[in-house]
Amino acid sequence: MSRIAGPKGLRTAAAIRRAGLKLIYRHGFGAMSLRDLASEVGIQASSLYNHIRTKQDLLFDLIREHMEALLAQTDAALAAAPDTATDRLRTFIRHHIVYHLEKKQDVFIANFELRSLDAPHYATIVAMRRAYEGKLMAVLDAGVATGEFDIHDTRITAYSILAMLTGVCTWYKPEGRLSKSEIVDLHTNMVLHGCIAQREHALP
Amino acid sequence: MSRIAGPKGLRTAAAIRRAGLKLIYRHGFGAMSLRDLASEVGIQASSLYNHIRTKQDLLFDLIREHMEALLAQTDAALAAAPDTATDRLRTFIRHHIVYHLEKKQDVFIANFELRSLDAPHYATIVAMRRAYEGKLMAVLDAGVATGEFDIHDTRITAYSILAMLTGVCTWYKPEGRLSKSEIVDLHTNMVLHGCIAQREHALP
Amino acid sequence: MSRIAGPKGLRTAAAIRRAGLKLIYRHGFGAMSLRDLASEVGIQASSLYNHIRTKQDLLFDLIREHMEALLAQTDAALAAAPDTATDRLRTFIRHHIVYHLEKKQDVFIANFELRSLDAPHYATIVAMRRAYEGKLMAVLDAGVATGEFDIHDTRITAYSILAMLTGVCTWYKPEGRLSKSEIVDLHTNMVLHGCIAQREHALP
Amino acid sequence: MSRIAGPKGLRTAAAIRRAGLKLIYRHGFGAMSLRDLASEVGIQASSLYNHIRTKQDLLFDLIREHMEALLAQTDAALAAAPDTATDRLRTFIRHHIVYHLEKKQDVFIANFELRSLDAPHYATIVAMRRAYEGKLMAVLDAGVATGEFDIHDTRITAYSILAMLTGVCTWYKPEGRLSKSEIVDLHTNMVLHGCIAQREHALP
DNA sequence: GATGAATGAGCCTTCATTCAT
DNA sequence: CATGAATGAAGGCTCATTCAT
Repeated sequence: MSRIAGPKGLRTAAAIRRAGLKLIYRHGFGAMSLRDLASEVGIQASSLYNHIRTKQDLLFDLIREHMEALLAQTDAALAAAPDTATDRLRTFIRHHIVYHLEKKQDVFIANFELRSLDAPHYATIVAMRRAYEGKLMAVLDAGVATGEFDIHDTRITAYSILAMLTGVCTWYKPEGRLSKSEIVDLHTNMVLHGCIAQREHALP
Repeated sequence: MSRIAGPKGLRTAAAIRRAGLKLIYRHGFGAMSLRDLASEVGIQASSLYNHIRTKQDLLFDLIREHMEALLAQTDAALAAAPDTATDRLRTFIRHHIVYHLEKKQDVFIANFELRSLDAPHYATIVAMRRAYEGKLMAVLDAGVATGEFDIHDTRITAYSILAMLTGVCTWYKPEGRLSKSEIVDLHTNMVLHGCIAQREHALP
Repeated sequence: MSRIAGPKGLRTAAAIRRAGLKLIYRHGFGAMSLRDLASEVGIQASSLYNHIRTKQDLLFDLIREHMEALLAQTDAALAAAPDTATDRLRTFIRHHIVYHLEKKQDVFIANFELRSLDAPHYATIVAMRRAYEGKLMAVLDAGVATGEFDIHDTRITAYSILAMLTGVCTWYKPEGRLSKSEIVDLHTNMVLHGCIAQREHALP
Repeated sequence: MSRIAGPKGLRTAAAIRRAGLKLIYRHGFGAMSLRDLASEVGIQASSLYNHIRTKQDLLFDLIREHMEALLAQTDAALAAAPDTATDRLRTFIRHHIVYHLEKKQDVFIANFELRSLDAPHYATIVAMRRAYEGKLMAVLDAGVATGEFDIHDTRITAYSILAMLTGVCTWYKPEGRLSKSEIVDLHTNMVLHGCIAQREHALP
């Protein structure tokens, strides 16, 4: 992150973050050398240090900013959502998928490069991740309370839903058979059928 | 795979693979140095080369062997399964979760270190993974054909199911609240409710 | 030396020299980075270059100014001294110790960082040092000429005396057992006993 | 230091130490790059690490070994010395000068690169240095006890004597005017006259 | 089969210095 | 005067790999 940020520095700092996302996503944090990063940006490796404190700090900043944006936008989406738990869950699913598909790189990095963070940074991010999981759990709990949902274990169910939804990033390609909207519908369907009160229609 | 297999060599080779799984799982392939690996085994780094051809080959071997075992055991499980698609899906889910929880390290590595493979190795593993996905798709397709399942897109649904089931590895802890069997039931429930013919009970 | 001397610049230039002495003394010339120096002064590293031409020049200036002051003050002290060689030697010793204890940092740097100077700067300083040694040798020679001293080799004796006197800087601490004045007396005693005509009292 | 020391490794390790002494003496520890050192030895920089753990450790080892040798040889010399304090002081002086002139590089490094050591290493060496000073102080104290010496402050006097004697390294050149033996005599003279009971011949 | 020693490429980072603003 | 940004060289150190013994 630029330390003070003159007019030119801001542009370079932004370019570094953009290139960082791209290269870490493509090769992994460990395999991205700062020389590669610098040359992608069009500067010398040593010049990076006018904008970042350390390679590790760059990674942390990228992940942290992603998590902050995710949390804020999720709050915004849920704030605008209707009141029934079912509709709030629909909103969460749509927002999660759309956001994750738009920020594929950020998401991938935030998930798979966690272990490249040192202990304190790791703890910070894990806390934010817990907060995000908490938002989904709150929706599920509310649905259970109103009787809309029939869920044996909210936490595990939340984990499973998130794993499934985030898994989309793994195979989604913009030019693929399904539109984003179809993907959202498909997953909404699966999740809701897995959550809504199931007593009425037992499995064979 | 060990190149030479004297009486002592076999034990060393096995120790290397065991230590490799452990260290790659813990620190990542890129972050595991051959010195670390050797010292975990109790030999010198140079001695590793009596058992592996290169670091890259070790990774490939570990992943390939895991995939081979997974494919073979899945076939075996399905071969012993009843005939209805619903029951075959139940079998697949149970086997997937149980196997994945028992081989957490192998699974993690096979999923997250794919990008550390070079092009030809990568292609080989991806093909095996496609074959595994194919087995689940076959079950789903069969269920659609018999009218047991109502699935809009078999491939996407298969991906989503696998993402969800594999996600268990991320948070499962043996000492956790839920037993393996409960976890299997919970996921079987969710998946089946998401797949079985849904026309009869529309979502609200 | 400051190149440009605006009203504010003089203060900054002085601060740089002061901070330079402190940091070079503490960490050595090679280990003092210009960033450290600048931050001690409270400016940016690039701003240093409004006051110094190069890091090397700063070192040279610091040492040269120290040597100039030492030479000038020694001359002044000896000019005010009585005529006998013994008394002039007493004066030299007192002045050397007092000056060196007051300018510990300068002295240390001038002695131990000589090798950090490039060839021409090195030669200049060595010449000044020779001049200083010459002043002590002149005193000793005079004493030999008058018969006050019995010295086998004036140059070596001068070197040894200087080494001993300057060594005080190594261990002196203001809060130590001995006052400056006691230290001066102690060394005056040792040196004079080593120099005054010794024929009269042979060693056992 | 070689870690295990095969037949070839021992030679390389010794060559590294020799080259290290030479280059640190000539350019200073900070200014000696490991690449320089390696190329002086005739190997690659990375190969150094088969013999040293760290640049800092090399410095420490060189200094420690020097101090150990100095302490041991001083003990040996004093053990063979006659009983009177005067003669023991003579022995100490001769041994100190001869040893220091023969190991000019070691001595210089042990004196001027102390500050390049990190805290624990520094403490270790300073303790050894204190032990060495203690040996001279013991001789002086003994002489005071027998009435041979008249010394106001043994510790300060010891420091001053050591500073003077060690100073010889600064200017001594094998091809110079004075032989080692003459230098020893000259300093023995100066020191003894500074120490022996002085009441009998007050200074003018 | 194991190892000590060597290699060369590469790593992240720091440095003194420059220059447009 | 001061500064933010850039530079290129160099720094200590680690790495996967090789090979004679």
